Amino acid sequence: MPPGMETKQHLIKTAGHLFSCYGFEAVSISTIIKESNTTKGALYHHFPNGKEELLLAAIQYTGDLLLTDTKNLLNKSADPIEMLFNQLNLIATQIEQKHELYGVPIGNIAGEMALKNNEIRLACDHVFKSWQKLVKEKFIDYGMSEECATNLAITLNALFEGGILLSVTSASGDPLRAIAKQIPNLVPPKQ
Amino acid sequence: MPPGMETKQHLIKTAGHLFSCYGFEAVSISTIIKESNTTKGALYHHFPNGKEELLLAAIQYTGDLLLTDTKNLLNKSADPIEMLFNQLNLIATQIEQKHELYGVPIGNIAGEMALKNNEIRLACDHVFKSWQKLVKEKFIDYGMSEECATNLAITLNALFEGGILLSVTSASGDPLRAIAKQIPNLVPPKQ
DNA sequence: AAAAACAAACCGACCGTTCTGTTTAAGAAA
DNA sequence: TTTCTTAAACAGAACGGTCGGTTTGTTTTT
Repeated sequence: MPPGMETKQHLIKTAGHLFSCYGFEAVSISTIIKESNTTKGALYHHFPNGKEELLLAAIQYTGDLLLTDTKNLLNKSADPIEMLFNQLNLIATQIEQKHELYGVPIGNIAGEMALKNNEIRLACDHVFKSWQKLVKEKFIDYGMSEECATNLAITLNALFEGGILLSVTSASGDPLRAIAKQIPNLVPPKQ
Repeated sequence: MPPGMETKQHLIKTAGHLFSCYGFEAVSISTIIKESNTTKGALYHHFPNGKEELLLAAIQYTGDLLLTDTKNLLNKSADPIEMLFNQLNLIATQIEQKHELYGVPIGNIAGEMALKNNEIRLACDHVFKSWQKLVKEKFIDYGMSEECATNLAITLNALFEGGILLSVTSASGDPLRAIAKQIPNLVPPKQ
């Protein structure tokens, strides 16, 4: 890695974590540089457009992680529904154990920023749509019609985002587990 | 209404609208008093604990509106699934027309505040759980088992919240409409 | 007159950003 | 190898502005 790039990467990781946990407005530049052991000089050197440019980088980084992870899990698993079922239960226990989200959610940021900043909105939208595309193609491989697979992918995306929200709000993994139980009903049984 | 109470109500409505659109941290006291044509004196007279107390009142007010509305619609409609289907499509067009949310969503606030403020988290949780209870009881009336109805209500709650998030992020009602189409699949056909 | 409701000036703290100065690394010239 | 040059990579003080909150004063109502 070129010199200085690990500083940049470290800033992106730290900011991404803070942003997705506490929101964009709630996290100050001072907090970011304190948490990442850097300085304002370094931050504004790598991100001349400041906080917003850093958020954009963090969304793309977090999105890439999520998509790579999802792709691997979908390829590894024989049944996509089983894989998504397991993922929901995994996130459920993660929320209970850590009392905070790790890596996954750009949902909070999307909700906070979509109406305020179109560039950020589009970046979040791209992550959501990419995730949906992955899942949709897997269901098409499974013999589902294109229209059904599209609707199902969107619905599953909403279930994940909504489920995480309910679980965080109730400080319990139970909502996510209840949702996981409902997932098989969404898919016509394969013969 | 006692004198001064309409000032208080107006503050709650305005703040609630601003908070759910832009988030808690993003809305300043100055903005709230400007938008509601009041003053800081009036605000801190009615809400001595400031911004946070105002948010709490706004959550309860918005929640009450949502619950009353949902209760009426559920009682009016013969089929709860049909009613929820219609609601999703209604929100879809609302998002497309106004480019902003109206009244409905405490979802954004819940996501932003759940990890930061336990009192706010509990207030949001209470709204979610109350909505779920309404829907659940309607499904039990329809002959569904308690366990099924509970899981279904949670799932529907997640679908609404997640669907609104996806629609706002994509600036389109399509995600919500796709989800609406999937809803009938969640319920075993009634004989 | 007394109490409630409101208005406006004001406060220290913190915000995101800019600025200037220093360090570090790397390549060219000798 | 040594020295000189240059630009990137930082460091951190300082800035104007706004924040949430308080205080003080003025109406209005009872």
